[in-house]
Amino acid sequence: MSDKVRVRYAPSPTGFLHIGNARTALFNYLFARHYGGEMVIRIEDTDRKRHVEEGELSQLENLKWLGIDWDEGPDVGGGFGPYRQSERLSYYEPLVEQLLEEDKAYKCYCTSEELEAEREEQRARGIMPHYSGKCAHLTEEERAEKEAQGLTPSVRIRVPKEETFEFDDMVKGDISFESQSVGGDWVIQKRDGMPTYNFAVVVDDHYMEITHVLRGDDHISNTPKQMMIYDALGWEHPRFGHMTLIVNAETGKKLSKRDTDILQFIEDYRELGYLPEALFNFISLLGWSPVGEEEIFSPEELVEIFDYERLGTSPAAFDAHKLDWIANQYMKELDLDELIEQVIPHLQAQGYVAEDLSDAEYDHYKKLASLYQDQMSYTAQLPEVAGLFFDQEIEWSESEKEVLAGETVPEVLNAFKNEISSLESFEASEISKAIKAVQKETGVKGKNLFMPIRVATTGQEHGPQLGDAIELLGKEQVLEHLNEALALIK
RNA sequence: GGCCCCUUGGUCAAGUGGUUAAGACAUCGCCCUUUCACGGCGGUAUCACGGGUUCGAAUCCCGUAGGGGUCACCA
Repeated sequence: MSDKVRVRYAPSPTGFLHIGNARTALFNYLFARHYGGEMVIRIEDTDRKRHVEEGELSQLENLKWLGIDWDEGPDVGGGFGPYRQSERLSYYEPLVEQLLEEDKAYKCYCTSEELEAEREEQRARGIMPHYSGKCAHLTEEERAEKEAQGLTPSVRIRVPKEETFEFDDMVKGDISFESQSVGGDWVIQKRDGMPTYNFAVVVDDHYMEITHVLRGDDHISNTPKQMMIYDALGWEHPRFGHMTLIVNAETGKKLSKRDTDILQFIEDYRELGYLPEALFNFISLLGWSPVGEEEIFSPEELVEIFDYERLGTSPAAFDAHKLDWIANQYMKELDLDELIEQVIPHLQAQGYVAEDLSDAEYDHYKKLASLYQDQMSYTAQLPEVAGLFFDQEIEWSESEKEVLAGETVPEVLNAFKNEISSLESFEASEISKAIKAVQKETGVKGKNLFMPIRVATTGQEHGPQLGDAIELLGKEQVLEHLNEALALIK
Protein backbone atom coordinates (compact mmCIF):
# COMPACT_ATOMS: atom_id res chain seq x y z
CA MET A 1 0.00 0.00 0.00
CA SER A 2 2.01 2.90 -1.25
CA ASP A 3 -0.40 5.80 -1.03
CA LYS A 4 -1.51 6.89 2.33
CA VAL A 5 -4.59 5.04 3.44
CA ARG A 6 -7.59 7.14 4.32
CA VAL A 7 -10.73 5.47 5.52
CA ARG A 8 -13.93 6.72 6.99
CA TYR A 9 -16.73 5.61 9.20
CA ALA A 10 -19.92 7.39 8.23
CA PRO A 11 -22.72 6.93 10.71
CA SER A 12 -26.18 8.27 10.35
CA PRO A 13 -27.24 9.88 13.62
CA THR A 14 -30.53 8.07 13.85
CA GLY A 15 -29.96 6.37 17.16
CA PHE A 16 -27.48 4.63 19.42
CA LEU A 17 -24.37 2.87 18.20
CA HIS A 18 -25.48 -0.49 16.89
CA ILE A 19 -23.17 -3.45 17.14
CA GLY A 20 -23.04 -3.77 13.37
CA ASN A 21 -22.00 -0.19 12.93
CA ALA A 22 -19.49 -0.53 15.69
CA ARG A 23 -18.04 -3.44 13.79
CA THR A 24 -17.74 -1.35 10.64
CA ALA A 25 -16.08 1.43 12.59
CA LEU A 26 -13.77 -0.98 14.29
CA PHE A 27 -12.51 -2.61 11.13
CA ASN A 28 -11.98 0.74 9.49
CA TYR A 29 -10.06 1.75 12.54
CA LEU A 30 -7.92 -1.39 12.52
CA PHE A 31 -7.28 -0.99 8.83
CA ALA A 32 -6.27 2.65 9.16
CA ARG A 33 -4.03 2.09 12.14
CA HIS A 34 -2.46 -1.03 10.80
CA TYR A 35 -1.36 0.70 7.62
CA GLY A 36 -0.48 3.93 9.33
CA GLY A 37 -3.31 5.70 7.63
CA GLU A 38 -5.97 8.14 8.66
CA MET A 39 -9.44 7.61 9.96
CA VAL A 40 -12.21 10.10 9.45
CA ILE A 41 -15.68 10.27 10.87
CA ARG A 42 -18.35 11.77 8.74
CA ILE A 43 -21.91 12.27 9.86
CA GLU A 44 -24.47 11.36 7.23
CA ASP A 45 -27.37 13.47 8.31
CA THR A 46 -29.20 14.17 5.10
CA ASP A 47 -32.41 12.66 6.33
CA ARG A 48 -34.06 15.38 8.32
CA LYS A 49 -37.02 13.22 9.27
CA ARG A 50 -35.07 10.49 10.96
CA HIS A 51 -32.61 12.74 12.68
CA VAL A 52 -32.21 12.00 16.38
CA GLU A 53 -31.06 14.88 18.51
CA GLU A 54 -28.47 13.14 20.67
CA GLY A 55 -27.63 10.54 18.06
CA GLU A 56 -24.35 11.97 16.91
CA LEU A 57 -22.97 12.64 20.35
CA SER A 58 -24.00 9.26 21.62
CA GLN A 59 -22.42 7.48 18.68
CA LEU A 60 -19.13 9.26 19.05
CA GLU A 61 -19.04 8.72 22.79
CA ASN A 62 -19.62 5.03 22.48
CA LEU A 63 -16.98 4.77 19.80
CA LYS A 64 -14.49 6.41 22.12
CA TRP A 65 -15.52 4.19 24.95
CA LEU A 66 -14.83 1.19 22.76
CA GLY A 67 -11.34 2.47 22.23
CA ILE A 68 -11.69 3.79 18.72
CA ASP A 69 -10.25 7.16 17.88
CA TRP A 70 -10.05 9.17 14.71
CA ASP A 71 -7.99 11.85 13.07
CA GLU A 72 -10.74 13.93 11.55
CA GLY A 73 -14.36 14.36 12.38
CA PRO A 74 -17.09 16.74 13.43
CA ASP A 75 -15.70 16.98 16.94
CA VAL A 76 -12.02 17.36 16.13
CA GLY A 77 -12.12 19.07 12.75
CA GLY A 78 -9.49 18.43 10.10
CA GLY A 79 -8.40 19.61 6.70
CA PHE A 80 -11.29 18.15 4.77
CA GLY A 81 -14.26 19.51 6.67
CA PRO A 82 -16.96 20.15 7.39
CA TYR A 83 -17.70 16.64 8.55
CA ARG A 84 -21.45 16.72 8.54
CA GLN A 85 -23.20 16.26 5.25
CA SER A 86 -25.84 18.78 6.19
CA GLU A 87 -23.05 21.36 6.25
CA ARG A 88 -21.64 20.37 2.89
CA LEU A 89 -24.46 21.47 0.65
CA SER A 90 -22.15 23.88 -1.13
CA TYR A 91 -20.14 20.91 -2.36
CA TYR A 92 -23.08 19.00 -3.75
CA GLU A 93 -25.03 21.78 -5.38
CA PRO A 94 -22.53 22.87 -8.05
CA LEU A 95 -22.00 19.26 -8.98
CA VAL A 96 -25.71 18.71 -9.41
CA GLU A 97 -25.79 21.83 -11.59
CA GLN A 98 -22.92 20.52 -13.61
CA LEU A 99 -24.57 17.17 -14.22
CA LEU A 100 -27.76 18.94 -15.18
CA GLU A 101 -25.92 21.12 -17.67
CA GLU A 102 -24.14 18.17 -19.18
CA ASP A 103 -27.53 16.46 -19.41
CA LYS A 104 -26.23 13.58 -17.35
CA ALA A 105 -29.00 14.35 -14.92
CA TYR A 106 -32.47 15.81 -15.24
CA LYS A 107 -35.22 17.29 -13.15
CA CYS A 108 -38.08 15.07 -12.17
CA TYR A 109 -41.45 16.44 -11.18
CA CYS A 110 -43.13 13.24 -10.20
CA THR A 111 -44.73 13.30 -6.77
CA SER A 112 -44.15 10.67 -4.13
CA GLU A 113 -47.70 9.50 -4.63
CA GLU A 114 -47.22 9.04 -8.35
CA LEU A 115 -44.01 7.15 -7.81
CA GLU A 116 -45.49 4.95 -5.15
CA ALA A 117 -48.43 4.16 -7.43
CA GLU A 118 -46.02 3.33 -10.21
CA ARG A 119 -44.09 0.93 -8.02
CA GLU A 120 -47.28 -0.65 -6.75
CA GLU A 121 -48.42 -1.29 -10.25
CA GLN A 122 -45.07 -2.82 -11.21
CA ARG A 123 -45.07 -5.06 -8.21
CA ALA A 124 -48.56 -6.16 -9.06
CA ARG A 125 -47.35 -7.16 -12.49
CA GLY A 126 -44.54 -9.07 -10.87
CA ILE A 127 -41.72 -7.00 -12.24
CA MET A 128 -38.99 -5.19 -10.42
CA PRO A 129 -39.97 -1.76 -9.20
CA HIS A 130 -38.08 0.85 -11.13
CA TYR A 131 -38.44 4.40 -12.25
CA SER A 132 -40.06 4.55 -15.65
CA GLY A 133 -38.22 7.61 -16.84
CA LYS A 134 -41.36 9.63 -17.17
CA CYS A 135 -39.52 12.95 -16.77
CA ALA A 136 -36.38 11.92 -18.60
CA HIS A 137 -37.22 13.79 -21.75
CA LEU A 138 -39.30 16.75 -20.74
CA THR A 139 -39.17 19.72 -23.08
CA GLU A 140 -38.40 23.23 -21.91
CA GLU A 141 -42.09 24.09 -22.14
CA GLU A 142 -43.19 21.08 -20.15
CA ARG A 143 -40.73 21.93 -17.45
CA ALA A 144 -41.84 25.50 -17.31
CA GLU A 145 -45.40 24.33 -17.03
CA LYS A 146 -44.60 22.06 -14.08
CA GLU A 147 -42.71 24.86 -12.39
CA ALA A 148 -45.67 27.17 -12.95
CA GLN A 149 -47.83 24.65 -11.16
CA GLY A 150 -45.57 25.14 -8.19
CA LEU A 151 -43.93 21.74 -8.39
CA THR A 152 -40.43 21.49 -7.03
CA PRO A 153 -38.30 18.93 -8.78
CA SER A 154 -35.89 16.33 -7.56
CA VAL A 155 -32.88 15.56 -9.71
CA ARG A 156 -32.23 12.19 -11.25
CA ILE A 157 -29.07 10.80 -12.76
CA ARG A 158 -29.36 9.19 -16.18
CA VAL A 159 -28.27 5.61 -15.77
CA PRO A 160 -26.06 4.63 -18.70
CA LYS A 161 -27.48 1.96 -20.97
CA GLU A 162 -25.84 -1.40 -21.31
CA GLU A 163 -22.92 -0.71 -19.14
CA THR A 164 -21.23 -3.12 -16.78
CA PHE A 165 -19.91 -1.92 -13.47
CA GLU A 166 -17.13 -4.07 -12.20
CA PHE A 167 -14.99 -3.77 -9.16
CA ASP A 168 -12.51 -5.82 -7.26
CA ASP A 169 -13.96 -6.11 -3.80
CA MET A 170 -11.42 -6.23 -0.99
CA VAL A 171 -13.19 -9.12 0.64
CA LYS A 172 -15.26 -10.79 -2.03
CA GLY A 173 -13.16 -10.39 -5.13
CA ASP A 174 -14.62 -9.50 -8.53
CA ILE A 175 -18.21 -8.34 -8.53
CA SER A 176 -20.10 -6.92 -11.44
CA PHE A 177 -23.48 -5.36 -12.11
CA GLU A 178 -25.28 -4.53 -15.30
CA SER A 179 -26.57 -0.99 -15.44
CA GLN A 180 -30.12 -2.23 -16.10
CA SER A 181 -30.19 -3.82 -12.70
CA VAL A 182 -29.99 -0.67 -10.64
CA GLY A 183 -33.65 0.20 -10.96
CA GLY A 184 -33.76 3.06 -13.39
CA ASP A 185 -32.68 6.65 -13.13
CA TRP A 186 -32.35 7.43 -9.46
CA VAL A 187 -32.56 10.56 -7.41
CA ILE A 188 -29.34 12.33 -6.53
CA GLN A 189 -30.94 15.43 -5.08
CA LYS A 190 -34.13 15.34 -3.11
CA ARG A 191 -36.89 17.87 -3.45
CA ASP A 192 -35.78 19.50 -0.23
CA GLY A 193 -32.41 20.22 -1.80
CA MET A 194 -30.56 17.56 0.17
CA PRO A 195 -28.39 15.12 -1.74
CA THR A 196 -29.30 11.47 -1.46
CA TYR A 197 -27.02 9.05 0.27
CA ASN A 198 -25.56 7.46 -2.84
CA PHE A 199 -24.66 10.81 -4.29
CA ALA A 200 -23.35 12.51 -1.17
CA VAL A 201 -21.19 9.55 -0.29
CA VAL A 202 -19.38 9.74 -3.59
CA VAL A 203 -18.85 13.46 -3.44
CA ASP A 204 -17.60 13.35 0.12
CA ASP A 205 -15.40 10.33 -0.33
CA HIS A 206 -13.84 12.00 -3.32
CA TYR A 207 -13.23 15.38 -1.72
CA MET A 208 -12.08 13.77 1.50
CA GLU A 209 -9.65 11.67 -0.51
CA ILE A 210 -10.87 8.42 0.91
CA THR A 211 -8.83 5.53 -0.47
CA HIS A 212 -10.73 2.53 0.89
CA VAL A 213 -14.39 2.12 1.61
CA LEU A 214 -14.96 -0.71 4.04
CA ARG A 215 -18.60 -1.20 4.80
CA GLY A 216 -21.32 -3.75 5.33
CA ASP A 217 -22.46 -6.28 2.80
CA ASP A 218 -25.81 -4.55 2.51
CA HIS A 219 -24.10 -1.81 0.53
CA ILE A 220 -22.99 -4.02 -2.31
CA SER A 221 -25.93 -3.12 -4.46
CA ASN A 222 -25.28 0.58 -3.86
CA THR A 223 -21.84 0.27 -5.30
CA PRO A 224 -22.79 0.38 -8.99
CA LYS A 225 -24.89 3.48 -8.33
CA GLN A 226 -21.96 5.13 -6.72
CA MET A 227 -19.62 4.02 -9.46
CA MET A 228 -21.73 5.69 -12.10
CA ILE A 229 -21.44 8.96 -10.19
CA TYR A 230 -17.68 8.63 -10.11
CA ASP A 231 -17.80 8.03 -13.83
CA ALA A 232 -20.16 10.91 -14.55
CA LEU A 233 -17.92 13.26 -12.65
CA GLY A 234 -14.77 11.84 -14.15
CA TRP A 235 -13.34 10.70 -10.86
CA GLU A 236 -11.48 7.58 -9.80
CA HIS A 237 -13.33 5.44 -7.33
CA PRO A 238 -11.74 4.20 -4.14
CA ARG A 239 -11.36 0.51 -3.37
CA PHE A 240 -14.49 -1.03 -2.01
CA GLY A 241 -14.67 -3.79 0.54
CA HIS A 242 -17.86 -5.36 1.76
CA MET A 243 -17.88 -7.14 5.05
CA THR A 244 -20.39 -9.81 5.82
CA LEU A 245 -23.37 -9.00 7.91
CA ILE A 246 -23.76 -10.00 11.51
CA VAL A 247 -26.66 -12.37 11.80
CA ASN A 248 -28.83 -13.72 14.54
CA ALA A 249 -27.86 -17.37 14.91
CA GLU A 250 -31.47 -18.25 15.68
CA THR A 251 -32.95 -16.82 12.51
CA GLY A 252 -29.95 -16.58 10.22
CA LYS A 253 -31.06 -13.10 9.32
CA LYS A 254 -29.31 -9.80 9.59
CA LEU A 255 -29.25 -8.55 13.13
CA SER A 256 -32.05 -6.07 13.45
CA LYS A 257 -33.47 -3.95 16.16
CA ARG A 258 -36.36 -6.32 16.36
CA ASP A 259 -34.18 -9.18 17.58
CA THR A 260 -34.99 -8.58 21.19
CA ASP A 261 -33.12 -11.64 22.37
CA ILE A 262 -29.79 -10.04 21.58
CA LEU A 263 -28.50 -6.82 23.03
CA GLN A 264 -27.75 -4.72 20.00
CA PHE A 265 -26.32 -1.51 21.19
CA ILE A 266 -22.89 -0.80 22.55
CA GLU A 267 -24.61 1.29 25.15
CA ASP A 268 -26.29 -1.83 26.55
CA TYR A 269 -23.01 -3.59 27.09
CA ARG A 270 -21.45 -0.53 28.53
CA GLU A 271 -24.23 -0.22 31.07
CA LEU A 272 -23.91 -3.83 32.09
CA GLY A 273 -20.26 -3.25 32.76
CA TYR A 274 -18.60 -5.21 30.01
CA LEU A 275 -15.03 -4.07 29.60
CA PRO A 276 -14.45 -2.12 26.40
CA GLU A 277 -11.36 -4.13 25.48
CA ALA A 278 -13.38 -7.30 25.75
CA LEU A 279 -16.06 -6.00 23.47
CA PHE A 280 -13.42 -4.71 21.09
CA ASN A 281 -11.87 -8.15 21.01
CA PHE A 282 -15.20 -9.87 20.52
CA ILE A 283 -16.29 -7.60 17.70
CA SER A 284 -12.97 -8.00 15.95
CA LEU A 285 -13.73 -11.69 15.66
CA LEU A 286 -17.06 -11.04 13.97
CA GLY A 287 -16.18 -11.69 10.36
CA TRP A 288 -12.44 -11.73 10.75
CA SER A 289 -9.99 -14.28 12.03
CA PRO A 290 -6.40 -14.06 13.19
CA VAL A 291 -3.68 -16.39 11.99
CA GLY A 292 -2.86 -18.63 14.93
CA GLU A 293 -4.92 -20.35 17.55
CA GLU A 294 -5.01 -17.50 20.00
CA GLU A 295 -8.18 -15.43 20.14
CA ILE A 296 -7.62 -13.03 22.96
CA PHE A 297 -5.98 -9.85 21.75
CA SER A 298 -5.69 -6.34 23.09
CA PRO A 299 -6.70 -3.51 20.77
CA GLU A 300 -3.01 -2.75 20.22
CA GLU A 301 -2.29 -6.30 19.23
CA LEU A 302 -5.25 -6.32 16.90
CA VAL A 303 -3.95 -3.22 15.15
CA GLU A 304 -0.67 -5.00 14.79
CA ILE A 305 -1.98 -8.25 13.35
CA PHE A 306 -4.98 -6.98 11.39
CA ASP A 307 -5.01 -8.09 7.79
CA TYR A 308 -7.99 -7.25 5.62
CA GLU A 309 -7.38 -10.31 3.50
CA ARG A 310 -8.51 -12.41 6.41
CA LEU A 311 -11.95 -10.85 6.45
CA GLY A 312 -14.43 -13.67 6.03
CA THR A 313 -16.97 -14.05 3.26
CA SER A 314 -19.76 -15.79 5.10
CA PRO A 315 -21.97 -14.18 7.73
CA ALA A 316 -20.92 -14.13 11.35
CA ALA A 317 -23.50 -15.18 13.89
CA PHE A 318 -23.62 -13.24 17.08
CA ASP A 319 -22.77 -15.67 19.86
CA ALA A 320 -23.51 -14.26 23.29
CA HIS A 321 -21.85 -17.24 24.96
CA LYS A 322 -18.61 -16.48 23.27
CA LEU A 323 -18.88 -12.83 24.19
CA ASP A 324 -19.25 -13.79 27.81
CA TRP A 325 -16.32 -16.11 27.63
CA ILE A 326 -14.13 -13.43 26.13
CA ALA A 327 -15.44 -10.88 28.59
CA ASN A 328 -14.60 -13.24 31.41
CA GLN A 329 -11.03 -13.57 30.17
CA TYR A 330 -10.69 -9.83 30.58
CA MET A 331 -12.62 -9.62 33.81
CA LYS A 332 -10.29 -12.09 35.48
CA GLU A 333 -7.34 -9.89 34.68
CA LEU A 334 -8.93 -6.72 35.95
CA ASP A 335 -7.26 -5.01 38.87
CA LEU A 336 -9.31 -5.52 42.02
CA ASP A 337 -9.48 -1.83 42.85
CA GLU A 338 -10.74 -1.13 39.39
CA LEU A 339 -13.25 -3.93 39.67
CA ILE A 340 -14.76 -2.75 42.91
CA GLU A 341 -15.02 0.80 41.61
CA GLN A 342 -17.11 -0.49 38.75
CA VAL A 343 -19.13 -2.92 40.79
CA ILE A 344 -20.31 -0.55 43.49
CA PRO A 345 -22.59 1.52 41.26
CA HIS A 346 -24.38 -1.67 40.30
CA LEU A 347 -24.79 -2.65 43.92
CA GLN A 348 -26.15 0.77 44.61
CA ALA A 349 -28.51 0.55 41.68
CA GLN A 350 -29.87 -2.65 43.19
CA GLY A 351 -30.32 -0.89 46.49
CA TYR A 352 -27.91 -3.30 48.14
CA VAL A 353 -25.44 -0.66 49.13
CA ALA A 354 -25.76 2.86 50.47
CA GLU A 355 -24.52 5.89 48.58
CA ASP A 356 -21.88 6.57 51.20
CA LEU A 357 -19.61 3.69 51.98
CA SER A 358 -17.42 3.40 55.05
CA ASP A 359 -13.92 2.04 54.55
CA ALA A 360 -14.93 -1.15 56.26
CA GLU A 361 -17.87 -1.61 53.96
CA TYR A 362 -15.70 -0.84 51.00
CA ASP A 363 -13.25 -3.54 52.01
CA HIS A 364 -16.08 -5.91 52.62
CA TYR A 365 -17.44 -5.53 49.13
CA LYS A 366 -14.00 -5.66 47.67
CA LYS A 367 -13.51 -9.04 49.25
CA LEU A 368 -16.85 -10.10 47.94
CA ALA A 369 -16.00 -8.99 44.43
CA SER A 370 -12.70 -10.83 44.52
CA LEU A 371 -14.51 -14.02 45.43
CA TYR A 372 -16.59 -13.84 42.30
CA GLN A 373 -14.18 -12.17 39.92
CA ASP A 374 -13.18 -15.40 38.20
CA GLN A 375 -16.69 -16.14 37.10
CA MET A 376 -17.86 -12.73 36.04
CA SER A 377 -18.23 -11.43 32.50
CA TYR A 378 -19.55 -8.00 33.34
CA THR A 379 -19.67 -5.99 36.52
CA ALA A 380 -23.44 -5.83 36.84
CA GLN A 381 -23.23 -9.56 37.25
CA LEU A 382 -22.05 -9.38 40.84
CA PRO A 383 -25.42 -8.53 42.35
CA GLU A 384 -26.83 -11.40 40.28
CA VAL A 385 -24.37 -14.07 41.29
CA ALA A 386 -23.73 -12.92 44.84
CA GLY A 387 -27.33 -12.28 45.71
CA LEU A 388 -27.11 -14.44 48.80
CA PHE A 389 -24.96 -11.82 50.47
CA PHE A 390 -27.65 -9.23 50.06
CA ASP A 391 -30.84 -11.13 50.60
CA GLN A 392 -31.74 -10.94 54.23
CA GLU A 393 -34.34 -13.64 53.90
CA ILE A 394 -33.21 -17.19 53.55
CA GLU A 395 -35.26 -19.79 51.78
CA TRP A 396 -34.37 -23.36 51.10
CA SER A 397 -35.31 -25.23 47.98
CA GLU A 398 -36.49 -28.81 48.06
CA SER A 399 -33.09 -30.26 47.33
CA GLU A 400 -31.53 -28.02 49.95
CA LYS A 401 -34.07 -29.13 52.51
CA GLU A 402 -33.07 -32.68 51.71
CA VAL A 403 -29.52 -31.83 52.62
CA LEU A 404 -30.70 -30.42 55.92
CA ALA A 405 -32.77 -33.50 56.60
CA GLY A 406 -29.63 -35.59 57.04
CA GLU A 407 -29.30 -37.66 60.16
CA THR A 408 -26.25 -35.99 61.61
CA VAL A 409 -27.23 -32.51 60.60
CA PRO A 410 -28.66 -31.24 63.93
CA GLU A 411 -25.58 -32.38 65.73
CA VAL A 412 -23.28 -30.72 63.24
CA LEU A 413 -25.14 -27.44 63.14
CA ASN A 414 -25.40 -27.16 66.87
CA ALA A 415 -21.74 -27.86 67.30
CA PHE A 416 -20.87 -25.35 64.62
CA LYS A 417 -23.10 -22.76 66.22
CA ASN A 418 -21.33 -23.20 69.52
CA GLU A 419 -17.93 -22.99 67.91
CA ILE A 420 -18.53 -19.74 66.11
CA SER A 421 -20.49 -18.11 68.90
CA SER A 422 -17.34 -18.00 70.94
CA LEU A 423 -15.18 -16.82 68.05
CA GLU A 424 -13.21 -13.65 68.81
CA SER A 425 -12.39 -12.63 65.26
CA PHE A 426 -14.79 -13.72 62.60
CA GLU A 427 -12.31 -14.49 59.86
CA ALA A 428 -12.17 -17.17 57.25
CA SER A 429 -9.18 -18.90 58.80
CA GLU A 430 -10.84 -18.99 62.22
CA ILE A 431 -14.03 -20.25 60.73
CA SER A 432 -12.21 -23.07 59.02
CA LYS A 433 -10.71 -24.03 62.35
CA ALA A 434 -14.18 -24.01 63.83
CA ILE A 435 -15.35 -26.41 61.16
CA LYS A 436 -12.40 -28.65 61.92
CA ALA A 437 -13.35 -28.58 65.58
CA VAL A 438 -16.87 -29.61 64.69
CA GLN A 439 -15.49 -32.53 62.76
CA LYS A 440 -13.49 -33.68 65.76
CA GLU A 441 -16.37 -33.25 68.08
CA THR A 442 -19.02 -34.99 66.04
CA GLY A 443 -16.97 -37.40 64.01
CA VAL A 444 -18.81 -36.28 60.89
CA LYS A 445 -16.65 -35.40 57.93
CA GLY A 446 -16.61 -34.74 54.23
CA LYS A 447 -19.72 -33.83 52.37
CA ASN A 448 -21.88 -34.59 55.39
CA LEU A 449 -20.00 -31.99 57.32
CA PHE A 450 -19.62 -29.22 54.78
CA MET A 451 -22.86 -29.35 52.90
CA PRO A 452 -25.22 -28.89 55.84
CA ILE A 453 -23.16 -25.99 57.09
CA ARG A 454 -23.07 -24.46 53.64
CA VAL A 455 -26.76 -24.86 53.02
CA ALA A 456 -27.76 -23.73 56.48
CA THR A 457 -25.62 -20.61 56.46
CA THR A 458 -25.71 -19.50 52.83
CA GLY A 459 -28.96 -21.04 51.72
CA GLN A 460 -27.27 -22.47 48.65
CA GLU A 461 -25.50 -25.63 47.65
CA HIS A 462 -22.91 -23.73 45.67
CA GLY A 463 -20.82 -20.70 46.41
CA PRO A 464 -17.37 -19.47 47.23
CA GLN A 465 -15.02 -21.14 49.67
CA LEU A 466 -17.10 -21.88 52.73
CA GLY A 467 -14.86 -20.01 55.16
CA ASP A 468 -14.87 -16.93 52.96
CA ALA A 469 -18.57 -17.06 52.41
CA ILE A 470 -19.32 -17.32 56.11
CA GLU A 471 -16.92 -14.54 56.97
CA LEU A 472 -18.54 -12.25 54.46
CA LEU A 473 -22.00 -13.08 55.63
CA GLY A 474 -21.05 -11.92 59.10
CA LYS A 475 -21.54 -13.50 62.46
CA GLU A 476 -24.95 -12.09 63.16
CA GLN A 477 -26.38 -13.20 59.87
CA VAL A 478 -24.83 -16.62 60.10
CA LEU A 479 -26.18 -17.28 63.58
CA GLU A 480 -29.59 -16.17 62.46
CA HIS A 481 -29.55 -18.53 59.51
CA LEU A 482 -28.30 -21.33 61.70
CA ASN A 483 -31.20 -20.84 64.09
CA GLU A 484 -33.66 -20.81 61.25
CA ALA A 485 -32.21 -24.00 59.89
CA LEU A 486 -32.32 -25.63 63.30
CA ALA A 487 -35.91 -24.58 63.72
CA LEU A 488 -36.75 -26.00 60.33
CA ILE A 489 -35.39 -29.47 60.99
CA LYS A 490 -36.74 -29.81 64.47
C1' G B 1 -39.66 -11.81 -8.86
C1' G B 2 -34.73 -9.29 -11.00
C1' C B 3 -29.84 -8.51 -9.54
C1' C B 4 -25.87 -9.57 -6.15
C1' C B 5 -23.50 -12.35 -2.28
C1' C B 6 -22.81 -16.73 0.70
C1' U B 7 -22.49 -22.41 1.87
C1' U B 8 -16.38 -26.66 6.43
C1' G B 9 -19.07 -29.67 13.29
C1' G B 10 -24.70 -26.84 17.35
C1' U B 11 -21.91 -21.68 16.60
C1' C B 12 -17.47 -18.87 14.87
C1' A B 13 -13.63 -20.66 12.08
C1' A B 14 -8.34 -22.28 9.82
C1' G B 15 -7.54 -24.25 5.22
C1' U B 16 -5.89 -21.58 -1.04
C1' G B 17 -4.72 -29.37 -5.29
C1' G B 18 -1.68 -34.16 -1.61
C1' U B 19 -3.26 -32.28 6.21
C1' U B 20 -4.69 -37.85 10.90
C1' A B 21 -9.51 -31.37 7.90
C1' A B 22 -6.25 -26.62 13.05
C1' G B 23 -8.24 -23.77 16.96
C1' A B 24 -12.13 -21.24 19.93
C1' C B 25 -17.21 -21.19 22.08
C1' A B 26 -20.93 -24.69 23.34
C1' U B 27 -21.60 -29.85 24.80
C1' C B 28 -19.98 -34.51 27.26
C1' G B 29 -16.36 -37.12 30.49
C1' C B 30 -12.24 -37.09 33.89
C1' C B 31 -8.92 -34.26 37.22
C1' C B 32 -8.38 -30.02 40.61
C1' U B 33 -11.68 -27.73 44.41
C1' U B 34 -14.62 -31.65 50.79
C1' U B 35 -19.51 -27.36 46.81
C1' C B 36 -19.79 -24.15 42.59
C1' A B 37 -16.88 -21.24 39.46
C1' C B 38 -11.89 -20.70 37.47
C1' G B 39 -8.18 -23.91 35.62
C1' G B 40 -6.08 -28.62 33.41
C1' C B 41 -6.71 -33.07 30.39
C1' G B 42 -9.62 -35.75 27.00
C1' G B 43 -14.07 -37.22 23.94
C1' U B 44 -18.37 -36.55 20.44
C1' A B 45 -19.12 -33.72 16.05
C1' U B 46 -17.95 -30.55 9.91
C1' C B 47 -16.31 -30.02 3.95
C1' A B 48 -24.91 -28.77 1.14
C1' C B 49 -25.80 -31.92 -3.33
C1' G B 50 -24.68 -33.53 -8.47
C1' G B 51 -21.45 -33.48 -12.39
C1' G B 52 -16.76 -32.48 -14.39
C1' U B 53 -11.00 -31.12 -14.55
C1' U B 54 -6.87 -33.90 -12.25
C1' C B 55 -2.72 -39.37 -10.66
C1' G B 56 -5.12 -36.72 -6.60
C1' A B 57 -10.25 -31.86 -4.73
C1' A B 58 -12.92 -28.88 1.22
C1' U B 59 -9.66 -26.35 -2.21
C1' C B 60 -10.43 -25.25 -9.62
C1' C B 61 -14.94 -25.25 -13.32
C1' C B 62 -20.27 -25.99 -14.35
C1' G B 63 -25.04 -26.96 -12.55
C1' U B 64 -28.73 -27.78 -8.56
C1' A B 65 -30.52 -26.78 -3.86
C1' G B 66 -30.65 -23.82 0.42
C1' G B 67 -29.73 -19.27 2.99
C1' G B 68 -28.98 -14.10 2.93
C1' G B 69 -28.77 -9.04 0.98
C1' U B 70 -30.97 -5.36 -2.03
C1' C B 71 -34.43 -3.24 -5.21
C1' A B 72 -37.00 4.63 -1.55
C1' C B 73 -36.84 11.84 -2.67
C1' C B 74 -33.52 5.89 4.32
C1' A B 75 -28.68 5.61 5.15
